[in-house]
This record gives sequence, C-alpha cells and structure tokens, in this order.
Amino acid sequence: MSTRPRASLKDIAAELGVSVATVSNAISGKGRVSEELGERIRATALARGYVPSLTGRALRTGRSGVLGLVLADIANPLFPKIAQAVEAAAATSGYGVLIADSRGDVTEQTQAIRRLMERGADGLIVVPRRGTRVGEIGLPVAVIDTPSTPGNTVSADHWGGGRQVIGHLAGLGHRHFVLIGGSAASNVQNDRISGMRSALPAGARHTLLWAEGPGRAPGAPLGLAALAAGGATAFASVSDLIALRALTELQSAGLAVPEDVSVTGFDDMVWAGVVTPGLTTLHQDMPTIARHAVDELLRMIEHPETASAVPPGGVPMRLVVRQSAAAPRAARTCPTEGAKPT
Amino acid sequence: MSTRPRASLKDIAAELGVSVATVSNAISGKGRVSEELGERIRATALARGYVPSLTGRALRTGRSGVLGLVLADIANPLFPKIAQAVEAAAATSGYGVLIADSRGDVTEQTQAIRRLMERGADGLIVVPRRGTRVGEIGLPVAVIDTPSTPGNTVSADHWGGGRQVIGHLAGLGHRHFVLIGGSAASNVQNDRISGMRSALPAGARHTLLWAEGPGRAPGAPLGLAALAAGGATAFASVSDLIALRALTELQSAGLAVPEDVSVTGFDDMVWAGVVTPGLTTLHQDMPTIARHAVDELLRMIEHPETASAVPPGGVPMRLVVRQSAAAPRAARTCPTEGAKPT
DNA sequence: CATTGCGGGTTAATCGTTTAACCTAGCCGC
DNA sequence: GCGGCTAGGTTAAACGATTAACCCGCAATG
Repeated sequence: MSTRPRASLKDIAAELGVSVATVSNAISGKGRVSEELGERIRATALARGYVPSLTGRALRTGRSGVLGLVLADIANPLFPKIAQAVEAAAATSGYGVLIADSRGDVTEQTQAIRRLMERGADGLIVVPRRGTRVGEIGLPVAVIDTPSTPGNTVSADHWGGGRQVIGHLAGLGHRHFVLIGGSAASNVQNDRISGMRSALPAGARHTLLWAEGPGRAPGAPLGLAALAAGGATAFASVSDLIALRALTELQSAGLAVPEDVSVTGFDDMVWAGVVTPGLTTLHQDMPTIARHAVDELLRMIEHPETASAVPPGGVPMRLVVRQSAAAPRAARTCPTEGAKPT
Repeated sequence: MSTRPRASLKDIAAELGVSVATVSNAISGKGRVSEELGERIRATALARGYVPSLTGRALRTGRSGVLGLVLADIANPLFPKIAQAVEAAAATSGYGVLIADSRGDVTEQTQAIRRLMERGADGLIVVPRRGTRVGEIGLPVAVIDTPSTPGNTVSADHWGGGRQVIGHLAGLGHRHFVLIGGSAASNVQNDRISGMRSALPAGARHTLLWAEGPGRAPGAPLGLAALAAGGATAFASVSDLIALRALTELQSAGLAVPEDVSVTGFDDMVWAGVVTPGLTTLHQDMPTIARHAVDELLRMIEHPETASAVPPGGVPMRLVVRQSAAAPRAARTCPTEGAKPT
C-alpha cells in the first residue's frame, strides 16, 4: 500500500510553477531552457524520484522501446544464453525484451509474431526454426541463424567452427572420422558439417551420420561402437547434446574416452564442462552476437536510411579444449603427460 | 513498406460516421449500443483489421498487460521450460511476458526488477536465486521456488519428489545410498534432500555429498567410484546436471550403470533422455506450475480483494523411469528380463 | 527609431483508449 | 400536457509525454 503513483511531468511542473513542456525539455535536454532553471528542474525530478512513463512516451512517439525475441526451436538448450545476452544488450540500450515461444510450430510462430506486433514491439529478433525463413512482416527484423542463410543478420561462424574442430582432431593425429549431425534440415548444422568436411586432411576417411535421420527411432542407439570397431577414432558432433549421446553410448559400450576414441561437441552447453571426461567443444560468443543483433535492429529502427554496420561473415567460434579429445592410440608417439591441466 | 499504421477507433468511427466512444462501446460490449449498429461496427472493425492499441489502453487504464519474468539463477537450464510455460500461460490470458535476467547478481536483480517496473509490468513472476528472498516492491509478485520457502506462491513438490525417487530405488532393492546435492544454499535442493532422507528404508545406509561444497574445486571429481567400492549402489542427485556428472564419472571409472550402480536425477532436462543409459529422473509439470503462477498473479492484479486460489502444497512431480536405475547385483533374485521396455 | 533576432518560456495539439456525464427523442403514466 | 424514464447515442475529460507553434521582452543592427 501507499505506493502512490509515480510522479509525472505534471507533478513536477506544478511543484515548480512552470509548464510541463519546460520540464520535458529540461529533462530531455531538447528545447531551450535556461541553465539555472534546467538544473532546478532536474534536481526536483531526482528528488521526487521521477521516472518517465514509457507508456505515455510510447503513445506519443509510436515507439514502445521493446524488442520481441522470437524463439522457434522448442526448448532450445541454447535459449538461456541467447535470452540472457539479448536482454543484456537491449537493456544497455534502454530497450526491454518481450519473449514469444512458438513451440516449434510454424503457424504458432506466426501467432507469436502477431502477438508481439500487437504489443507494439519496435523490432524483432528471430532465431528461426531449423531451415525456415521468416517472411516479410513490416517490422525491422534481425535474424540469428548462420551466415549462409539468406536474410541472416548475424550469427556465429559455424562453418569456421567445423574447420577448427576437425583441424584440432587432425592435429592430434586422427585420420578416421565420424561426423554426426542431428537433423539434415538445419542450416546451422549443415554449415558445421560443411566446415568439418572442408578441413579433413588428405587421405582421411570419414562417415556422415544423421542422428535424427529417416528410419531411426528418436532414442535409438547410433551404433557408434561398431564404427569404432571399424577403425573410427574421432567422433565429431554438431551439438553438445549429440556429443553427450555419443560419449555415453561409447562409454557404455566399454570404450574409453579419450583413450580409445575422441568425442567433440558444439556450443559449449552447460553440461560440457561437468561430464567426465570434459567435452571438447566450440564456444559461441553470444554476448557479441546479441550485441550485433540488437545494434543492427536499433539502427533499422532509429536510422532506417543508414547502411548495415554488422561485419560480414560470422562471429568466430572459440575452441574449448577439455579432455574428451586426445591423440588416438596409434599416434601416441610422444605423450604429453596425460595429467590434467591445473 | 506501405504498412500503413493500423486502424484506430477514430478511423472506424469516421468511416461509419459515429463517435469514437460508440465504437469503443460496441467493441468492448460495455456501454449501450443498439444491436444493429453494434453489429455494423464490429463488422467494419473486422474488415479493417482493427487491433486495439495496447499502448493507448495502457495509458488510460494504468495497466500494461505485461508480466515481468525475473530469472535470477544464471543460465538456469530449466529456463527454457519455465519461460515457455509462463509465456504460454500468459498469452492465453492476453498478457505478454517481459524478461529480465540478473546473471546471478543480487544488485543486478534489483536493477532488473526496477527496469521491469519502469516498463510498467503489472506483476512479476520471480524464480529466485537459491535461497534469496524477494523483498517488498509494491507490485504483485508470484514466486516460484519451493513450498517450504516463506512467500512461495507455487512450485513443484520437491520434497515429495525426493521421497518418490528413494522409494523407487528402495523398491528395486537398494540399501546403501549416496545423496548428492549441488549447493547447500538452495532451498529447492534442501527440500529434495529432506524428502529423500525421509523415505530411506529402515536400516539403510546413506552418505550426503555436496558437489559445490566448501573445499571442493568446481570441476573436481566427486570420488564416487570410491563410494561405490565402499558398497554404495544408489546415487541419487538433486539435479540432472549432477546426475550427469555422476553418471559419466562412474562410467569413466569403469563401473557399469545400471548393472553395478544406479544413478538418478531431477527435473527431466533435455539430456536425460538422450544419454546412455537413459536417466531415471523426476519431471516437473511446468505448464501447471506456470498456469498457477500466472493465474495467481492475475488474481492479485485484477481482483486484489479475493483470496488465493492456489492449492497448497507443491505440484506433484512425476517419476520418469528410464534405464539408469535398476536392481543392485545382490538383490537380483528374480530379474524381470533385463531387456529395455518397448 | 524601427526592424530583426533570439533566449526563454508557454500553449495547445496529438498519440488511442476508456468512461463519466450529458443530451435528445420517444413513450408511458397520471 | 407534462414529468420522468429509457434507449441510444455524443461530448469531453482524462492518462503522460512530446513537439510544433507561438509569444514576450530585450539587445543588436541598419
């Protein structure tokens, strides 16, 4: 109780005996107000704990100061990082973030976008469902997907990440690879796979496997032990979730990781650091990506005539070396003290 | 382009030659409008694609139609489910959801709440940082934590979940338990542990372990293999993340799960279903929890005089039986065809 | 001296919606 | 015939901030 309605411009104007317009000018620094009066106004505004009503401002200016974050992929484990980074970036620019989840459904996604528009979002940040494109909606939109997707605004350099991880494995001495994808419909995953392929050393053998491919039951084993028996030593997955699946499947089959086989993931999810052995994976620089996406969106909103300032290509991914990838047995010529780092 | 500003009440009024008030009345069904005119107004509103400006309404009514979701625990893996459920529940009630992440910092949490209030959130849903309480802020607040926390509004029955999992393990024949917590500062985890303890069968032995306890390096091994060597057969964790840590640590040490030891988790995170063996864990009914939280919040906002309608006690958790928990060797008197279920 | 310029404000309109108050016929009852 | 009631509207005043337009006095300038 007694949380009296916040002070408005009118209250302050009344207290000082000046007009609302002057108060508004003094606070925004736009019109012409004498230095002395301006100072007095700002002082009492502070004293009264004045906070501008964003609603009032929104009505007048037609801009709500809110960005919509549209997450299309159901319960995406990357979501916390994205949401956190986007919210932080938006907050430093004075914007709020309204969320909308479409639970993986395309029509639901349209509904979600409509809801955000009705709420007056000034722009949208869309992390699209694998492979789907977001249509024209009459609102500034920033898309976070992968550089090769048409209409993509900013994203990590998934292709380069794929190159890095294979380069790392090849450098350790691996020559027989298994590349494990999730869904072939995902642009991101395809780019990661392409990058991996492009970095395979000459003379290397490799097998490509889709975990959610046709004819494979959702939870069915991937049959990795058999591949290992066939000589494969490096299992590079396009996501940490698949890497985890691979890791535990191999361990359950009695194979030692990384002594017998190496496993790598993608995205540096929360569990990558806690499993044994720690998962070697690629980290996405979400704060930078979100910063770029928000900046780009604000540019479109506030200065539609200017050109994009987002650097082309993706934001580099960073290889996080843990313990799940090591030299294969055959290549163990000069072991570097298998002990864990400090 | 040419996305002309949406039709307003004024436009419709002008088109039909009536006053704005009448249009407003006809659409909201509040004032007195003749059946015939009302029908005509609604028809043209539909034809013109009229969507009420929530900003205008907010300014007039003082309510924004937006709820704030405050997530305090950094990158909480449960976040996607919470956000998704809350957003869905809010959307069906015509509300939007504004997010705020405090990155685990308490002062940052205050800032985040302040930002939400400035944006005119009508109420807040807070998932507090472990153990912290949210102070009085002059806005309706629903807290999702655990039933034993003062000020908690709704949550899962963590205590009952603990009972269930130990009951399940005891039923399988286990008599020597290791209970693994994360942080002793978490109310939720403490309740889960208490529930577990309360369900220990007579004569059972148990050890309590805190993964983030003092004197333990963040990523350091938990030493579970030694406990297993000492006779422990059931490892019950308070979270799937810790269960995953336990599972992989035990597997790396050469122990077979569930043949040698059983492992259970909590929360049914996305990875619980994909690891080998699948993790037996407890599922939170987030949609129901979110529904209760949102309903309660809307009740406080729209009918402050009425009493709470949230059923006391927590929302029951559901045991999800996968393959990580089975009868211990010694108790394998009548094996039920060790094969996996269909 | 008359005009222009400008510093320092004020007035008033506007965004879109809601709602209390008011107005005007028509009709009924007395 | 007239007061009162009602149905069916209209008017107008908010909500809070922004901003174009205007106004006034004083100084400088021709």
